[in-house]
Formats: sequence, structure tokens, C-alpha cells
Amino acid sequence: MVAEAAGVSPSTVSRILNGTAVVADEKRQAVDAAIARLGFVPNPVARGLAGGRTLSIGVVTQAIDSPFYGVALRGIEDELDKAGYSPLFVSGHWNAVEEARCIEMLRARRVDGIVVLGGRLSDAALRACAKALPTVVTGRMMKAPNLFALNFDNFSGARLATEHLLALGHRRIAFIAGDPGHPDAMERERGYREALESAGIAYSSALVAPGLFHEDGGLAAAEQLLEARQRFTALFAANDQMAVGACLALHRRALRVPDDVSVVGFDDLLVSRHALPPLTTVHQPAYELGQIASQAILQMLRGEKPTSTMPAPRLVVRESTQRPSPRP
Amino acid sequence: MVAEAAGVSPSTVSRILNGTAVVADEKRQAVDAAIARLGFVPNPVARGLAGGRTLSIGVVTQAIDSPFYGVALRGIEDELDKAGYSPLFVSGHWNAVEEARCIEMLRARRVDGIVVLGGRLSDAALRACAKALPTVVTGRMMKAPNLFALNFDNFSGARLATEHLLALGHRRIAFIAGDPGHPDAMERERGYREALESAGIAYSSALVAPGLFHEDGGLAAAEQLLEARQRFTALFAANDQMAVGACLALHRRALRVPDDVSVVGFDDLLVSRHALPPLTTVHQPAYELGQIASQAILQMLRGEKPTSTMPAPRLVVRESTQRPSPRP
DNA sequence: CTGAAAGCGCTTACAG
DNA sequence: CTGAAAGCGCTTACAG
Repeated sequence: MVAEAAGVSPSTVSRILNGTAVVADEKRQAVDAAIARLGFVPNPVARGLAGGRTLSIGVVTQAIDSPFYGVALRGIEDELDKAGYSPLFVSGHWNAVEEARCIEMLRARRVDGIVVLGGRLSDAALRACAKALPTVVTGRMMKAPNLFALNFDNFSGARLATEHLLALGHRRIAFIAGDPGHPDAMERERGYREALESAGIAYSSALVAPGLFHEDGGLAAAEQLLEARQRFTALFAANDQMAVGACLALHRRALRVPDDVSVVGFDDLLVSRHALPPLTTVHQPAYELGQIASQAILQMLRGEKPTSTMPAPRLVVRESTQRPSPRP
Repeated sequence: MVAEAAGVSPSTVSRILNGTAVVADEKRQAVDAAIARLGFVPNPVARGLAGGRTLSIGVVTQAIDSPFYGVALRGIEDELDKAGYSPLFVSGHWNAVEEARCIEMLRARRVDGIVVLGGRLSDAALRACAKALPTVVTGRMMKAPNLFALNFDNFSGARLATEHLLALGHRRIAFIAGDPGHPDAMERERGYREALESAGIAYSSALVAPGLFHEDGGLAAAEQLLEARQRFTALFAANDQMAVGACLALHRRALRVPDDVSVVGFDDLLVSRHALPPLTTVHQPAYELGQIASQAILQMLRGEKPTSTMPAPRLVVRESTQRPSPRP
């Protein structure tokens, strides 16, 4: 080790670098000086091998270019960085097999912990992962040793969105659902239904169409609804991407938002602020999601039990919703 | 090493794992069997320490949630994965100091090569980086040993966009410029000017405003132009994000796109296909950018000299442009 | 073709 | 408080 040019043993250097033990001030200064002089930078690879800690956290996201999770990744980056950890990003592409490969790869690289954002891994697979490493998972609710789950209240969020429309006076509210089978999608649909019921409005399956959580799906769903000549004055899409697609479908039929139909989305993506018109939507705090997940894994690494939860859903009213205009 | 339970020496196992030397078939099979049986997975950390190769490539991007670079990251991921390499993503946030820290960190982690996407690092800093590691840089033109630069033809792209507007019959074409001092921004502005000049139209600085490459900047720039009561029938924004912001400004003044003003952007972000109206823009192949950069670094690692270049710019005509309507 | 040995750059018990 | 030693899991010359 270069820095022992300071006249002490490598052990001592290691100790002061890691704060593992108290070291005489004299030696500490000699070492600090040598480090500065040599421009020494410790090798995390060797550290990982020897110490069993790599100071890196594996994060399996679904797509590195996801407009929603991208922001979460940023929260993870920032939070981990403060603690001297680095994230290792891998993409599972919403595919359990790939996600499993990702986790294996991360383990091979000896990350200290794993956070998985969404995804389709079974609870059992996650539980197995947690046996080997501290793991936090978002987008589902579950309990297991060495595992922390962080979930957003999709149900209340969706109810909020629907109630907003109801409060404006809308009665015929179409719904564009997400990916069938996806827990978020199911919870959001449940919120929509329950809000309707509470208002004494019967749920009509003719007013709902699946949009697969992406723009083209939202567009197709809206077209399908329009094609079927369903009458509705408002539309709630289970995410902003589908809402944007739906707006395009509406536009193609010369229907104006919000004059002819009010639209509300879900997620509050960065781009939604600049949609035409700026989209009313329920804000999902992606950045905080990343932060909280990171804090949780860091806490687990310190042997603490994470307790934080996600902020409650919040409706952001912009310009895509208004009272229904009297039909001619 | 566990796998020597196969009855051979660790060296032999290592050799067959790495294909470093020819090994007797008999031993190879014994080892393969043992590996399969034990579920052995080599430890890249140790490999990195011992062999000097970590099979990882550092990629410094500017923001992990950038709508443009996100797609490039995906190209990098896919291409590296094929070759058994993993990307290590770090964000420089368009800040030379942070980018330098990123590179240091990557070097500490002993990546085998570095690709830097855009950014504000000086050529000298990059040259220095290349002294230590094969490096590829995008978004600028430069030559240095052990360094490969990959640049998109922003100039021609911008000319294409402007010529499209000109061909439609527009004469008064406003321009929303990017980040002053940014090479891409300068090239795009140059393309705009040159197209104008070739058409015999005088460049007027009153028709250009800086938009800083983001939505709010584009919105502000458009407002400024409108405020100044500049007359224009078309608007070219130096990237899609600013174009979207400009559309919002236009919308606020009840100006319709493309009826009242045609708008063209630059980049062809995923979201631009679903803008209202779908945006005419010049396509910049982000995914390919990532792919080519990865291939280049891989080639350099093999001792080859990369030669690939970026595809030429291509205009994607959608619905935000049309012939100018006769003014009342 | 294949071992035995040394070493990659650190850390962690183990003794003072 | 601080060395000397052993070891993390692999690879690479060096000899056969």
C-alpha cells in the first residue's frame, strides 16, 4: 500500500481510512499528509474483496429510460451518494426472468444491498433474495425478514382523481385502466369504482378500456371508447402516459380538452406540466420514493429497522379538467 | 476455489473459464460438471482485482432521468450486455467539476473503459482521462490517443429543419436557441442561419431567443418573442423540450399549431410522437448513439480502432407544420 | 497441457 | 494504540 510511505503499517492506514479504531494523532496526520501528497484513492474493488463490503447498492429498475422511474433513480443516486454508496443500475424490463438474472448479476458483483423498483418478481423470489442480502422493494406490500416493502397508496390516489371529477359535476366518467394483473393497475381501478359507488353512480364496464400503461395503449383505449359511441364528459387514465395518448385520440376527433371532455392522469410525470393542456393528475412522489428506498436500505445495512412510508397521494389540478359543459 | 472439487487445480478452472489456454477435454468436462453442480458463479470483484479487468464500463451521463440520454443508456446497456460487460452509470449534471468526480470514482472502481455522454469537461480533461483508460466521448469532435469522439451532425440537422419550413413557404421563422456556449446549440443555430441565408432571407436577431434546452426556457422564449410583437409564421426550437414549452406559450395566447404557427423541434424524443399536435422534428438516433459508443469502447478494449460514425440527421414530418395561412 | 506460487489492494482478527 | 500475518477469490507468469 502506497500510503505506508508515511512510516506506519498498512493496518494503521486502513484503520484511519475506515475509522475502525482510534489512532494516535501524530500518525493520523502523517498518513493524511501522505494521502494528500500521493493523491491516493482507495480501491473499492480490493476493499470489497477484503472487507466484504463494496459500498454499492444494486438497484433493479424496469427500464433505464422510464419517465417515471428515472426520477426515482435520481433520488436514489442523491441519497446514496451522501452516504458514500454508489448505485448499480440494471434493467429488468418488466420480466421476471430478466429481473432474476439482474439480481444474480448484482449478487455476483457483491453489492451490499438490493432495491427493486416495481417489477414482476414473485414474493417468493424476493424473499429468497432477502435471505442473502438486505433488500427493499417498491410497488407492493409484503413482509419478510430482511426485507422492506414500500408502497404508494394507489387506491386513495385514484379515488382522489375520480372524486375531483365527480365534484366538478361529471357523471359519465370513462376509465382507461393499466396493465391487467399489475397491482398498481388493480388498485387504481378499485379507487375509481369505489369513488363512483360512493357517489351513487353505477359502474359500467362499457366505460372502461385497458391502456397498458403506455401512450399508444391510451390512444387505442380512447379510440375504442369513442368508436363504441360511449357518452362521457370526463376520462380518468390510470397513468399520465395513457392520458397523453387519450388526449391525442380526442384531438383527432376534434374533441377539446377540457371543453368537451375533462382528463385526469396519474403519476404527475415531469412532462405533464407541459402537456397541452397542462394535465390534472395525482402526484406520485417518484423522487421521494427513491430517497426513502435508499434510506431504508442504508438503515438496514446499519442494522436498524426502516419505518418510513410514502407520502399520501395528492391531486394536482391543472388545466385539463373543468365542469362539464351542457350538451347541446 | 470451490470448483476444484472437480479434482483439478484452480489455475485450470480459471483457464477454462476464461478460455486463456487449451485444456484437455476430460478435465474441461469434469470442471463444467462441477460448476453446474455447485451453481458456481465467478466473483467479478476478485476477477477485477487479480486480472485487472472488471468487465465493467463507466458511463458518465448528465442526468439519469434525461429523456434524450435515457434512450442512449438503453442502447449502451443492450450492447454491453451482449459482450458480457456491465455499465456503471453516474451523473455529471452538466457540471465539469461533478463530471471530473464521476470519472475519478469510475477509475477507483476500476472500470475497463469510460464513455462520457455530452457534458462540459474540457478537451484537456478528456485527453487526460484517455491516458489512463480507453474513452469514448459523444457530442464533440476531437482527436487524441486512446480516445474516440462521436458526433452528430447538428448543423445539417438544423438546416434540414429550417429548409422544411422554408419549403412550406414560411419566411419569418423564429428560432429558440439552446444553452449558449453549448456546442450543439451553436451548431444548430448555425444551421438555422445558413439555411436562411441560402434562401436569401436576412437573419434577424429579433427573431431568436434563448431557451436553455428545457421546457420552461422554451416557454419563456416564445413568450418573449410574442411579447415583443414579433411576427412569425413558424418557429424552430433547437430541441423538442423547448418546442413543447413554446407550444404551451402559443396555446396560452390562443395561437394554434400548426394553423397559426408551424413548429419544428430537434431530437425526436419518445414523447414528441404524442405531443399535441405530434411534433415535426429532426430525428437524433439516441439508441444508436449508445450502441455505437459501446461498440467503440469494446473495440478499443480489443485493441481495434473504432471507425463508426453517427447516422445522418433525418427530418420526421408530423403534424405541427404546414403551409403558412394567409394572414387577414 | 497443467500445477505451485505469487500477487492484485485492501481488511480483519490476533497478538502485543 | 499498532504491527505482523493471513486471507478475500481469482489470475498470471513461471516452471515443468
